[in-house]
Amino acid sequence: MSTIPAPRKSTVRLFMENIKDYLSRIVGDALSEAADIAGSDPNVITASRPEFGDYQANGVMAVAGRCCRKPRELAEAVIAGLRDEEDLVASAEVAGPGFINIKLRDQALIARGNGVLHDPLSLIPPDSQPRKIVVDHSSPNLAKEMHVGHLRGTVIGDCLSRVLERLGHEVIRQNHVGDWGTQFGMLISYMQDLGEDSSDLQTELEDLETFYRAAKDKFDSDSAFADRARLSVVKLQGGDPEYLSAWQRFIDESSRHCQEIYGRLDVGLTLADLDAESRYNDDLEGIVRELEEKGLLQESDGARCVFLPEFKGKDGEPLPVIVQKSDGGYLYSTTDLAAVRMRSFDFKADRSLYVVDARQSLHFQQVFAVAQAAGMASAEISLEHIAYGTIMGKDGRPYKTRSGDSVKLADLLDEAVTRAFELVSGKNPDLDEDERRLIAENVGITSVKYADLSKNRMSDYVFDWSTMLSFEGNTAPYLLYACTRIKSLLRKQGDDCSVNELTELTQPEERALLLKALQLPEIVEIVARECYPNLLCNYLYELSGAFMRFYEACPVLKAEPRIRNTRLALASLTEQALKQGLDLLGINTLERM
RNA sequence: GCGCCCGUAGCUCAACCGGAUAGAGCAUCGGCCUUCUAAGCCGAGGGUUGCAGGUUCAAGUCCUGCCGGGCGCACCA
Repeated sequence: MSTIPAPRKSTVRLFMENIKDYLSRIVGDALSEAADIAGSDPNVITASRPEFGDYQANGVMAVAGRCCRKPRELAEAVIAGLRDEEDLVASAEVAGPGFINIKLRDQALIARGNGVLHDPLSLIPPDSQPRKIVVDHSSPNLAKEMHVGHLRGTVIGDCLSRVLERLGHEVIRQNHVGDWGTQFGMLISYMQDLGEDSSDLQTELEDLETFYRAAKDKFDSDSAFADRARLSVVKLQGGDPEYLSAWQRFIDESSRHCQEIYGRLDVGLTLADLDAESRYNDDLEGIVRELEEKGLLQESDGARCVFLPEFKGKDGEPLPVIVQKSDGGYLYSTTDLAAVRMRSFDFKADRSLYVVDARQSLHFQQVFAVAQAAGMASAEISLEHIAYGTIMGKDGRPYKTRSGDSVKLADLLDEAVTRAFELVSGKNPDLDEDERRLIAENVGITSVKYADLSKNRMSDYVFDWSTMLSFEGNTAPYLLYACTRIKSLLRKQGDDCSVNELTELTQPEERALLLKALQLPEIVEIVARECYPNLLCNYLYELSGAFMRFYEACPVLKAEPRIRNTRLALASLTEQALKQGLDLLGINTLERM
């Protein structure tokens, strides 16, 4: 990273409140006063159209309705009562039925910009109320290889973790992998049949998907094997050392595979974040006992269940949450209750986010409700299912290849990198091959991540190789390309120019870019609260667009010195916003591409 | 049957607790490289936001009812 010289003036200020929060506060105060209603919401948003100014306050009309005032009159009173201690507002005007359109002073924007150049990390100030937050994400089943279905939860959870950490929260990542289900009996027996020390086994474990399928085929076709497999589960869960060690061998192999994928994806999950189902094995009996002691447990058809009035099944019958099967086995819900308890009382988390497929929303509603009813979660903890939609095929069904198997995540990434290498080799043949390979690895993988992160997480989306691996338009390469253009400028600026300070704005493209760059913290705040990474993607795409337009319209290196300095400073400010924003998405910038 | 989610341009998606004339990308057509990386920029066409009501100064957004799609609903995770 290039070091950024501090501005010469000693008057640099740092701003701990972003522009939107600042305006919300001063307009809100003025509105509350003018309407004599404490805590009135000014509803300040960025202007919906440029001719309205930079920001607009939409809240006056609603408040006017409540206090029986004419909206435009009230808006005038609000403007008259503004106490703008930062001197940020150039003009505030009433428009239409009672909007307040706000235009900001160039010099105030410049002051904020220089503050960021002086201390780049001040661009995203920490949250004033740091919390402890669990982010449960990725959570693959270790019996099989990771497939495209695991992409969303992995990258969305990683992004949210990064955003929350950046805001100063203590984030506890948890990877709730499936490692304890009945399938593991089958896999253990299959391993034993191959001979645990044989080289065959080692080779077969190289490809978990094939291994799983082979075991499954045997399970389906060989009833003696199936019996042994079922026995293996019992032995395993009963703690038989021989079975445990076979199981451990498999889990290690599978975890290693996951870590490989995480490494390629540049996802922060480590083995230390593993929160496997098996971890809770010894707690499950206690969970059931506790439910019984609290009088919440009922027996139904031999299974032990919790019935809550708010859940109804088919025909309006009460719907149970089964915590223990009639054969004595425990279930997903039981494990999740144990996990809630740990997160709430051992970790003492303020929020616990579950980044999990939307199809499990009923399950989480039930687990959260039972946990609250049974006191397994404190009253304060916020339990949130961060649901995401399914990746669909062209046929509108959940994505599968023709053979019926899901596409391996590793294969998708390989394909992305291959295509990126072809592209970079075509675009920039002068770079040596090693660098082209590094660029391709970055571009290919980040394109896949970005393609997912940039979509609203609630929607199902159709998987399509060409959009997933597109390198034009609203894609990771567009953002990376903006960065390389900036870096190229900064490389070429030479040593003669060490001043890194904004002085005056002469072109509208400069102003638009500066304002946009300063808005990063506003978006980060929303993402932390609402957990929608696509908002950050949209913002970064707009920021890059603002830079591209600036780049086309405003020559930098050839401009006269004063303007050149400001434009270079603007470029490095933009670089900071892009770099820091991309870092929150888990994307590293490139020097050239 | 009940519940959750979704329905926006030919395709894939946006639209910040309801805000002014619904925005991008891809695809199509047309312009811009002897000047800082053309993975770029500028422009054109393309919409009754599934349908019908309702609430509101204001509805893609909230409410009701239909239509269409996805998912879930007792011992899998």
